[in-house]
Amino acid sequence: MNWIEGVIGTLNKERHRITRPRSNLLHIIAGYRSPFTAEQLYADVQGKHPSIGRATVYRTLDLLHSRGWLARVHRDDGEHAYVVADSRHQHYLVCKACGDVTAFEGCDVDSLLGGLARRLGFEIEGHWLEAFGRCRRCSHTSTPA
Amino acid sequence: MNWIEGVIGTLNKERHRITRPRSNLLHIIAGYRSPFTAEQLYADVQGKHPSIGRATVYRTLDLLHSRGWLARVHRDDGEHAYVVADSRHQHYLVCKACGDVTAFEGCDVDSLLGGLARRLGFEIEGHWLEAFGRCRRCSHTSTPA
DNA sequence: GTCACTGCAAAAGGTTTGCAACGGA
DNA sequence: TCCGTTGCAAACCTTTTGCAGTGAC
Repeated sequence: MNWIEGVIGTLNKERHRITRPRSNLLHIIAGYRSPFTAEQLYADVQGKHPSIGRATVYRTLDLLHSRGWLARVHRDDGEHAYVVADSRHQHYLVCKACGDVTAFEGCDVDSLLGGLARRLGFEIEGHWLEAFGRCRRCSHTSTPA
Repeated sequence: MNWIEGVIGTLNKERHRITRPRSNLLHIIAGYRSPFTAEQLYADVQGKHPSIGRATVYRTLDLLHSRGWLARVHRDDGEHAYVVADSRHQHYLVCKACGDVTAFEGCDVDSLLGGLARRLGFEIEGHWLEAFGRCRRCSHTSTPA
């Protein structure tokens, strides 16, 4: 629940309002353990709170993403999905079988890119790294866990 | 022009046809020096060959991408763009100022991810790495080169 | 001549926007 | 009360699809 508290703190600080639809969305989002798309969230929301509109879902995702509370994950097909994020810089291992996401830091990529950048005279401002594969459970079974 | 020849060779081998619209598209694509979107390509095509339809543009991009002749680049906003690619595995440095793309191989990321994967029991099948920043020219000027 | 390819138009997604009403602070 | 937020519906934008006609081989 720490994530939710963090988000609410931020919103308060910025004079945003903690409305009921917003709060409902936050709780559903906090419950996800894999990346989710906007439409998926909308569908889930409809189940519990049918009165919440599609626009609210999109606007909320936008808000959370712009504040760094959600990270975008690029799916194979280019569709964008979101994952709950803390504010540190992270990368993701995405399991193709079960959809599970493992985040990792310890970003040695920085030094890798650093050397490269020096060589090319490129000034790096940010990067995106994501790996796809099968998580421990799924690599031991033929079907998703 | 090497890229075009390569593409045509592949298409021939696979019993695809080198039609006039296809050929026109190839030439325009080969001329790009930055990532381009489908709509951008369509617009450019319209200028020179107004009779070519949107569907053909999308279908051609799809074909080229599926054969590895075009690589997808994720833009900041999540929009997908394409860059001319050869068949090796590559990563890209994308200049935010001028849009220039520098590809690099020497993928030390593999070893980095390898260690990580072992630790987590994750079986990696592929990864995506992309860096954003300013290229040599643009980091020396305030305006895009 | 065959069949991959084409343009068109319509449909299908996914996302954004305008607006009047609503309701947190 | 004030103004950020909401739901709705319509608009938008990008991409896909069905189909009859076309043209590369």
